[in-house]
Amino acid sequence: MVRTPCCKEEGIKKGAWTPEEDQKLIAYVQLHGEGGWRTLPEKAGLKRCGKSCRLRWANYLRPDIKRGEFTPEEDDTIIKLHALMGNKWAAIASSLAGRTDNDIKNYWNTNLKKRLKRKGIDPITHKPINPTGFEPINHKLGSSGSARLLNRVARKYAGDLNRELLTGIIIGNSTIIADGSRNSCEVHSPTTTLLNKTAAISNAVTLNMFNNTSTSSDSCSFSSDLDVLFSNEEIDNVALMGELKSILSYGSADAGDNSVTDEMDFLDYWNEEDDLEKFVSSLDSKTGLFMSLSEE
DNA sequence: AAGGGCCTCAACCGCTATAGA
DNA sequence: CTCTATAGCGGTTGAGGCCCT
Repeated sequence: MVRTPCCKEEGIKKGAWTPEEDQKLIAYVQLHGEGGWRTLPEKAGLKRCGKSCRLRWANYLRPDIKRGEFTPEEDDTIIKLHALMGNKWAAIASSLAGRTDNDIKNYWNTNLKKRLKRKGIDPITHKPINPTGFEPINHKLGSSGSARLLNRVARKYAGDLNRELLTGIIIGNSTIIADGSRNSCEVHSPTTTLLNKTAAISNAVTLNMFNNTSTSSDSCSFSSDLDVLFSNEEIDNVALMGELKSILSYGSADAGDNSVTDEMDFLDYWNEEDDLEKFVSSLDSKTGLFMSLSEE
């Protein structure tokens, strides 16, 4: 069944309001008050549907409407209330004097949502965006060690990191072929193996940092870390580091070279240690190795 | 200067909630 | 209780302006 329209279609004007129409509406509401929207257009001499009049008044003509930029305080309020209530624009608007639900909805969709995303916060859940799509678990140990590991990996092989390649591996693409125009890199290794190994190294360095106050772990000495912690493991250090290098880098820049290049997608995106922490935390939770090793 | 793409925001649409007969 | 009219809400659209090439 076709829904009956709120007003007759013939002769009803749509689209942007003219100043003359606004004046007619303002004059009528000032004289008779709000309400009676269905009959208002005819009485006010407007060729508009009542619903359109109500919306025009509520979102634009009402005298108490606040115009202009949203203040940082208003931003905070909207974000906090959205976290609590979700897309309940009218409810949110009721807490912001002079702002309409439409204003807030538009402002959210065009500004605040993007701002949160840029900060790595999911605008729907208001939680940090997890790049692997897996929920992080609580660690007995913080993942700052893992973050430091990745920072050092980044610096060690920093010439030219490729976020897409790395992300593809983390989220489960088994084979990713990088841009052939710049030191292409093809990864064939099973994803789970890479994840396990990467997480194991994270653990190794984290545990090493907790147990060792020397500065050796800050000097990019992965091989010695691995020798100490994985001497009895079936891990080939050279092959492992080669894989890591494949994952994280196109190039073969000098160790410690942090110079920023146009191609440093990975560092552009993951340039904050917090981001790296989130990433490694997710990685740890996906493999489950962090907990099992740290509990030993 | 032109035109294509992107962004903003006013307005519309479709639906639900509510009031009152 | 049911039906109808009206109000209100949230999602979506599209005109117009801006920016970039």
